[in-house]
Amino acid sequence: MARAATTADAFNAVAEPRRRQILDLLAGREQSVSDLVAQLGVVQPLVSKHLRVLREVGLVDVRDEGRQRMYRLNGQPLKPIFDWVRTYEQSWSQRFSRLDEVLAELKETELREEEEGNDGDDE
Amino acid sequence: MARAATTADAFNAVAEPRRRQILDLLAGREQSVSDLVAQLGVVQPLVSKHLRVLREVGLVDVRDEGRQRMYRLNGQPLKPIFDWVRTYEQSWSQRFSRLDEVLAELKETELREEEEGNDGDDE
DNA sequence: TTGACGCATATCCATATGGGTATATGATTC
DNA sequence: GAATCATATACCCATATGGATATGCGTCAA
Repeated sequence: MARAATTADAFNAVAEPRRRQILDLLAGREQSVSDLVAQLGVVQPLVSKHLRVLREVGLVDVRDEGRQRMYRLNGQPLKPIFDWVRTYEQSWSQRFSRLDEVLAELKETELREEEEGNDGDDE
Repeated sequence: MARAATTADAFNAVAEPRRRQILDLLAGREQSVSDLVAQLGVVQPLVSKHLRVLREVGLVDVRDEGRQRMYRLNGQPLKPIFDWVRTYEQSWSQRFSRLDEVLAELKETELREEEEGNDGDDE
């Protein structure tokens, strides 16, 4: 089996920087494909491809307007990501388990000398 | 160019369900590779591979203990994901822009008749 | 009707997977 | 030192990319 399809879920869809960029642009306002092409500075087919992925996971909605297609953001599918990541918030914002982390590193340093780049001691 | 490497950043690393599962397991407590293998029910080399990816993006730290390698969670690299997704929170939790969304759909329905599967009218 | 515009798709390519099996490397025990 | 345990790597494969170019197709203007 290869890697999961980018259309498998929002996690895979937003793993691509360009797609996050598109969502960021759409967060401001509804935009046509050519609008996005102009701002992204990449060829149109590529933008269409990314938009297709975003559409398939439901992150954008489309609306026909003449010969243009207006894309609109739909953040709903991002909620699962938010919910998942959220549970780890304490692991970076608080000093929980910071103690044994330091202890473990000390113990390691005792045995072998390595550079750990351990900076930023939060008060 | 192909898809970005899974080791490119946390976004790509956690796009894989199995890796999120591993992080979830490590969230509870430090674990050895064989501990993870037992709980995940997959072959050991695969777990080691996933752990390598997680290590490369800094999501886990390792500590040698005899012939075992204890892996520990490090949520830090998840913060960028949290920060990014967070900016979209209103797009799913509030009813902002819900109005023109409905209007747009109505307008579309006027012109062409399609099944939109539009359910769940919030409160 | 003809032509230009706006987008989506079809191909083609190089690359990086996730999964499996076999094997190398290290540490521990006998 | 030999045997064993715990992990990491090396390969193999099928698959799905992101990017680029060429082309199809519906819409609007002349």
